[in-house]
Amino acid sequence: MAKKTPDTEIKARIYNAARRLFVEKGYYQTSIPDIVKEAGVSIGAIYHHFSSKEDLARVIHQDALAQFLDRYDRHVESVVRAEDKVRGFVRFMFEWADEDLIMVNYLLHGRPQEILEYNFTICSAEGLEAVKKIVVTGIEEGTFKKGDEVLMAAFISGPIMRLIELKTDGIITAPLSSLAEETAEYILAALKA
Amino acid sequence: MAKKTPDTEIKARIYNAARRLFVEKGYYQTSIPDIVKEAGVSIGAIYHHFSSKEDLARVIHQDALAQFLDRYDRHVESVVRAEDKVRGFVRFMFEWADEDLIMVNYLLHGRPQEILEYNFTICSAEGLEAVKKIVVTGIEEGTFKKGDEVLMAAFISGPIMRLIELKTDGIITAPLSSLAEETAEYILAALKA
Amino acid sequence: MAKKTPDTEIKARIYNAARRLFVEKGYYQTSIPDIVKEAGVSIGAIYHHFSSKEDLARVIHQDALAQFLDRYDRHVESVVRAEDKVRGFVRFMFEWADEDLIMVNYLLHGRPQEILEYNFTICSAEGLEAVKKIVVTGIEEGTFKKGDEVLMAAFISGPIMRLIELKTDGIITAPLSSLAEETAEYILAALKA
Amino acid sequence: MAKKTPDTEIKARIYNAARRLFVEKGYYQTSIPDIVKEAGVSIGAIYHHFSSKEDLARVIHQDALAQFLDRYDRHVESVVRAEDKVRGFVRFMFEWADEDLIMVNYLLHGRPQEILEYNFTICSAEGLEAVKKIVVTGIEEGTFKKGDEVLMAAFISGPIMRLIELKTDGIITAPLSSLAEETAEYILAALKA
DNA sequence: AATGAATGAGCTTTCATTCAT
DNA sequence: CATGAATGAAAGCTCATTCAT
Repeated sequence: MAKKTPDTEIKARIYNAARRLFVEKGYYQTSIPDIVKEAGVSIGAIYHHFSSKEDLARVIHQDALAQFLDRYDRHVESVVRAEDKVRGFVRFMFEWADEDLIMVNYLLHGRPQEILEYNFTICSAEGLEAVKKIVVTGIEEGTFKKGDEVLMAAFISGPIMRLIELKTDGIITAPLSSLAEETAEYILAALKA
Repeated sequence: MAKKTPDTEIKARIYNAARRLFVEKGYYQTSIPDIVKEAGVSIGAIYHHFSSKEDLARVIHQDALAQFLDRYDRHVESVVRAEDKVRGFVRFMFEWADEDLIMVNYLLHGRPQEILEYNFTICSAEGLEAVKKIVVTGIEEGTFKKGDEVLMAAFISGPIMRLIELKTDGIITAPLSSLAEETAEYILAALKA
Repeated sequence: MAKKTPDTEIKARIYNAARRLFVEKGYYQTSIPDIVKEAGVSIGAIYHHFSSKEDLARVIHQDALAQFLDRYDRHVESVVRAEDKVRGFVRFMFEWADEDLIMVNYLLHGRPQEILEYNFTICSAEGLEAVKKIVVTGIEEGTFKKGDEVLMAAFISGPIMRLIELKTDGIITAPLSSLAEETAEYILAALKA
Repeated sequence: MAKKTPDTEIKARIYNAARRLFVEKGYYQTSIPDIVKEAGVSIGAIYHHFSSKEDLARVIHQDALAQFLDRYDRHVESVVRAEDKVRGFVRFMFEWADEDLIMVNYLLHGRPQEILEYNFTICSAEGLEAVKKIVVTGIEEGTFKKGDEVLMAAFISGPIMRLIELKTDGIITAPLSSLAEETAEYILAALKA
């Protein structure tokens, strides 16, 4: 149940083709004709369902973001202890990547720069905030050392993103979720008081 | 002494303008007219000094790579203990980023996909190998825990790359080198037996 | 019924403008903007209907060739006596030139060198063969002298091509077909035993 | 002594490289960089010796034309009987082609259209005149039939040009001069009363 | 809803030519 | 004499987008 199901079959074909191509080749390297070929639809169909190429990217991005926030709420926000927040964060990101690697990559890398500006992304300053909140909780709890919060946050998001990249590049072949516990323990080893 | 000094003044202007724009806007989003404006040269001058836009990207990439390998040799290869390799790696990457953030970003993100194929990059499988060798040394020494080498390598490169990104985005304003010791200690805390 | 009628009006405008310009100025001296002006269409329209400038030239060439072969079949192949083959050949070339001088010139001179390679042309070795077959027939029949076949073939195609050139340059103003009988008789006078 | 010998060695290298390339690839398809490579000289050297690319073509053309006119004078003008004029014409064209095929082709096909306008060429109206004069002489003498002079002229220049083309394309491998007598006899057979 | 013909700005690259050295 | 760095107009082609059907 990873993907939002768009209203019509054709819309779904466009959506999925675009998502895949944006991640594989990059937003700017993907042309409308590319999407036409990949989705097997007409140019007109694309512009009937989406107002522009950028809009298409934005809709996908918003879906990806909504999924991220939903999972973040369930696995991080609603959890009390910082250690469990870290475990939850790692676990949901890896499970999500196993379910829908394209969507996770879309959130990390697949959209045009223009979208970055008016949207939260896990790579952006706002994305950092989400992770920083975990760090702050841990420090307040006394579980984590006192240290530079930004630097500490980089020890949560950095390895997670790097491992998702390695999975994407085919260097890691096992399901990422099988590495979740070990990854969380390394992060905690780095951060714990 | 970060930048290679190309032979002529105009060639240097082209080289530096291209480097900056490729990093800021991305290779594909940077047009030759953009470089013309930024460098204050003519189209013809660019094609006089470089055989194509891709060649320009390749030359920059090779310089960046040569610098990386040189620094890697001096701060990692020529050092014996795994702990010192980690410290050396963090320190040289952060010092390099402070000296020439554009070049470091170029190596990490600035080149066209086409170049990836026939070249080592720190993001690629080959780049991973360099980092994995540090991990292997540490395990053999008995300094590091026994664990998945790829995962452990992600705890070296992941936070480093993430912190360079945060510096690039202006979220970190202090010199990265002032964070080097602390960063290295976190990495070691994560990996040590 | 000289020209093939392409499917759409715009495609036909492109086709005819290109044909005319390729013959008048030469393939390489005709730019896409020239065709745009001459045909009164947009650049995009050209590339919508033809995949490249060379493709446009190739399509025209294939039409010209198909017409040549059709006429050759009807006026030369299906005729028995060598004398009548010569008369048929001269007549159909001159009638064709009167009907559609541009197309005949296109076949003779109007295409880029690249097309020459994978196609029969009246100027090429293969084109020569068609004419040589007439000569061989005449010799076997005993109507023509025994002589160098290539040289004799040059007495059929050489004057025909030269007269079409003179018509094209406006030096000959009368319809070429009015010269067909006389031309054929000169050729036969040269070749007959 | 077919070629004019330009003053300096470098000028000669440019001249010969240009001549060869203009014939092989066509004037417009030959770039100054092509000539630079072929001749092994600098761009500056070309512009030192010739004022422009077109000037280079014009100088070559004028040499070719001067040679043509000289040979025409010696083998056609200075000869009395029409039959001998034809024989002389064929012989000198074929001998010239055997000596310097590139130069003959240059006269026939190798120059830019711009030059055509203010110069005599064997293909042009003026070139036709030279050949027509032979025909007129023959008719006045009573040696040739009475007929359309232009048409009859096409029986002199057409086969000659066609045979030179066939030699250039490598279809004829024997020296053209070995075909001169036979060719002249065919022409005379076509034209004689 | 769906199609694809048509548009034209903008891209990378080539090339004849100039001129300081 | 000779060089080649520098110029910029113009080339072939791509692509997001519009709109009549």
